[in-house]
Amino acid sequence: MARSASALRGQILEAALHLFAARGYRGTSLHDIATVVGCSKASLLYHFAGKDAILTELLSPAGEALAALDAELTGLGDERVVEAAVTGYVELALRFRREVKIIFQDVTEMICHSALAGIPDTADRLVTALAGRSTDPKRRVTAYMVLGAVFMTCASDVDVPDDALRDELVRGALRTLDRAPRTL
Amino acid sequence: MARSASALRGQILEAALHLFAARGYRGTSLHDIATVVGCSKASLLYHFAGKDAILTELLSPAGEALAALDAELTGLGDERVVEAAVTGYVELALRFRREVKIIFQDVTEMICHSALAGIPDTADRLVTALAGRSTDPKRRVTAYMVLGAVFMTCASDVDVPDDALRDELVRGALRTLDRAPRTL
DNA sequence: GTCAGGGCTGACCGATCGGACAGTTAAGGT
DNA sequence: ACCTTAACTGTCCGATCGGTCAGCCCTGAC
Repeated sequence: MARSASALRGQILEAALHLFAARGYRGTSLHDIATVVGCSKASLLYHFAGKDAILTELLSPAGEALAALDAELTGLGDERVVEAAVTGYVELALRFRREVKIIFQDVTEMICHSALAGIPDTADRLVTALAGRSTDPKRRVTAYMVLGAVFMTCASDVDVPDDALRDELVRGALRTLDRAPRTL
Repeated sequence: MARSASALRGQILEAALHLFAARGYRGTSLHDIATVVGCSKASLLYHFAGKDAILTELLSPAGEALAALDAELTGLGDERVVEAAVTGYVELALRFRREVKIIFQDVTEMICHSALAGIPDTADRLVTALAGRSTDPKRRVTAYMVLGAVFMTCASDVDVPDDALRDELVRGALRTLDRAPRTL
């Protein structure tokens, strides 16, 4: 029952967005998307070149916005650039929050799945500890920030000796939590 | 040619550790591991109950160390707990850096693969901008921290209104970078 | 009416993957 | 020499997934 001018396309994108954010890209099959939309798998591949194409179309706006921010930053002086980068990056991450979740979903799944099942609870208690057991949402946010900051830095390939890295991570984390003298 | 008392077990774990960290858990097949080790796929399944079991055995030490830190923190007062949580968490993340990379690999792959291929470069320039275009490794570390902090916080499910969240993220990021906001 | 074409589908395909299993080899105790 | 047992493997299997293809159905132009 041919629907009006590919209204299905939009439904596919919306369903894929939700499923990718909930189960990750790899964890979502074309069959899953088709089931949610209520069409056949072949129909997805009629509207999109492939699974890749769906993801690409979903993430493209975020990618373009990031590129725009990048271009904007190149024209700024060394001093103003930091503040602009921070506000711009935060704004982008918030605006494309669902896209960020898609990218992060595999990590979430991995943490919940593997080894000791208690990790999510443990991580939650760690956040609580980092927040000084405060119930203030703001302090909880900064606690999450520290969690992600250390995690991503260790996952990256910064060529800094471990001792210096540990020192800098602790200092940076304490600054983030507003628990340290701010002189460098 | 039965090797001495399952020396193969250790080789399997080592090969899996490297492959998982390089291509991710899902991106590595039992066949890949067997090829690197130089044995058959069936041999892996003789020593381990399944692919899951290999991952579990690799991540267990990290999980146990995290649980130990958690237990250690519960005995501390609200004031001392923050510093202890920070130093303990940083220490753990550094000690189990390869394990962290395994968990993060899927994200890295996703970022590199998807939508605009230019994202890795753009992200690198963003780090440079956040570091105030300084070549100081320390500032580059803090820039990575901000990248991860905002990213993970946005991926998490903190129930804070977007406006408050944006404000707190910007403030926290500037503190991390040791660039306390001048106004507000 | 009929013809064309976009929208859509069921059925099928090849590849890949994790896993099961019977059988083989080598070592060590008796 | 014989037997037991651990270590290891070749081969097969079922499931899943992304993707292809011939063809059906509905609509609108003529």
